[in-house]
Amino acid sequence: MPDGSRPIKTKPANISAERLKSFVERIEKLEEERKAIGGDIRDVYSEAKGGGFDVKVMRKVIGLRKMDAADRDEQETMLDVYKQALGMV
Amino acid sequence: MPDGSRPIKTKPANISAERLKSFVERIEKLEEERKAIGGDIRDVYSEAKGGGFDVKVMRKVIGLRKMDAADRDEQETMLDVYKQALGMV
Amino acid sequence: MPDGSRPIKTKPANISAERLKSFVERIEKLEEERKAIGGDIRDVYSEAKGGGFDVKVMRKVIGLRKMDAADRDEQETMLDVYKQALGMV
Amino acid sequence: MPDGSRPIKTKPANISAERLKSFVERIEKLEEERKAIGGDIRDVYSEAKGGGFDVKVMRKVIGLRKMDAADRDEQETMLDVYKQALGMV
DNA sequence: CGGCGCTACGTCCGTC
DNA sequence: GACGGACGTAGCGCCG
Repeated sequence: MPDGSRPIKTKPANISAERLKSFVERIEKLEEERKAIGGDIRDVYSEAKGGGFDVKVMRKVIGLRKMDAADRDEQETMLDVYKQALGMV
Repeated sequence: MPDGSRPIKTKPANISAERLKSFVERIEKLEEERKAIGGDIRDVYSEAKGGGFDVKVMRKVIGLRKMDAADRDEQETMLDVYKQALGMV
Repeated sequence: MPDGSRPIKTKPANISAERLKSFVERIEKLEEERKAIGGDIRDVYSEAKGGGFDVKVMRKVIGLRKMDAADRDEQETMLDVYKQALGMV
Repeated sequence: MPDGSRPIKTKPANISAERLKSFVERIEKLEEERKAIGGDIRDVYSEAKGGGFDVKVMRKVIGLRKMDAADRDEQETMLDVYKQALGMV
């Protein structure tokens, strides 16, 4: 391979480094935001607790509401599965 | 039972229910936002993957950037010690 | 630090190496067993499939049975939580 | 019910139900065993932790033992490349 | 190879 | 402040 071709190769590498850096930074920024929201959630629980509510029960209730939604989804997918199994495309 | 007592008792209960509902909804809203950001993060990883980057390695690097240098050394040292103890030269 | 103290330190290290090795080997053995059971499970599915059963539906059904059990547990813990919340220790 | 007609139709269905039930139960039993072993593994880790070992590092070492040397080098090389690209000398 | 279900890991919370 | 418990999220192996 002739010498002249090397620089041609190094540039894509730099570009990749640039792009990698860009991806990583975008992700890190998003993770920060997500973490911040976690802090907000904690604050709301604290506020509720200060207002005399039982945090444990609140968590449980919120969890239940999620599970109910999940159950509904599950039922739908089950329906699909059974329909498929019965050839009701 | 005198007239005055009932309202005094029922009203605080309603207020509590209102406030509880408010807290729960605020939390659920925040959790949705957090989940959405998780989706964004996944999208960025997908985009990077499409650009030829190795997602697994990216995650590892991002993890390393979160640790400070001391912790990193600590971990590596421990790992070496354990490897030696197990004859994994 | 006087020279004499070093050997005192090296011996526990060796003992630790022994113990570490022991722990690691126990874990690896257990993981092998677990993996083997995974193979058995796969075999049963294969057998069922050979007998004309729909594996996907079977998995779904088994998953459902797990969820039902989980729901039952959840209800019990909810009951406990509410009892606690209401001071019905 | 007369002996002749009904059993011819009901019996195969019952047999299938029987067999399906059998398969499902075998699988569920195996899954229980697998889960139990998972518990045993956790116990060993706990015991090791109680003996002063670092569980996280232990997991890492056990993971490394699962990979062969080539894979290990591969991963480390990739990691170095990405670290360099991000200026994490 | 892409989805999915399970497992494992990190995090947060209450406890001692 | 170390510990265990609960929860959500990420990684992994299986399947189609």
